[in-house]
Amino acid sequence: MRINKELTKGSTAMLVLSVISKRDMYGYQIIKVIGMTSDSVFEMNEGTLYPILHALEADKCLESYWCEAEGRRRKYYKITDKGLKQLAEKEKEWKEFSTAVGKVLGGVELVGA
Amino acid sequence: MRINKELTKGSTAMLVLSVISKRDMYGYQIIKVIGMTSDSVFEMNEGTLYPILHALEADKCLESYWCEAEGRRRKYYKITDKGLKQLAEKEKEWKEFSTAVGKVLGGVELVGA
DNA sequence: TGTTATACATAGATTAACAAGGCATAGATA
DNA sequence: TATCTATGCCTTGTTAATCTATGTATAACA
Repeated sequence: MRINKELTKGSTAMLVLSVISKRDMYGYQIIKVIGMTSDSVFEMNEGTLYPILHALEADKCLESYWCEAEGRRRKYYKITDKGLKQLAEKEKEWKEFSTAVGKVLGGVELVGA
Repeated sequence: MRINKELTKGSTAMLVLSVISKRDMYGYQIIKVIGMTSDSVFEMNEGTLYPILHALEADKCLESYWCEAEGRRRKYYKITDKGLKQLAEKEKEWKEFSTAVGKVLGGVELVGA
């Protein structure tokens, strides 16, 4: 990560759920997409992502299926209804958290969709 | 904490530096002030705060002095120049981080001072 | 042929925060 | 008087998210 990695704790699973909710994705791709959409602020390690994917699947928030393309085996993940609920909850928590940080720092506020 | 405590990792020291930068404070008071200004989103444990204060002091970001008032011994902390720099850096990091989360989630933006 | 990018995975180390405990005093309540 | 709550400091051991390091394998490229 380009920034203090400790800040990211607790938010990574939300980011993963969020990008998968937009379309099915495989692990390696998730790292690239999150890296690009965050302007390289998030540069996830594989050792961080794969355990998260496995845990989310074990928790029935994700389902997986294998695809073969361009001579490569890829394990795609698809979000479940439970995963969507989890995502909504985590996003709500994130807003509450970031708003509270803003209040303590003084004056910073979170707006928008 | 009222929210997922993992989210708070990495931001606690910034919050502590921030409130002390406004005026000198003692530990117990810091917990109360952060709790109130965050609308009870942050309910810090003493076991969390005191080690942070000791570490920030060892790192020359804070200085301490004892006061006696209302029959109580209180250890006040005062921010140093190095602490102010640290705070500014952490606030910058926080903005970068929360903005990046917003980008990945899609559409959420951080504004304000 | 060696290197880089892609693509999966796991084991062990690190570390921030927490839970739980200790010590002590003031004030309120029973 | 005794007990409880709030105040005020502190430390030890645990938990868990993430990282580092490593392993495997294939494709593309120099």
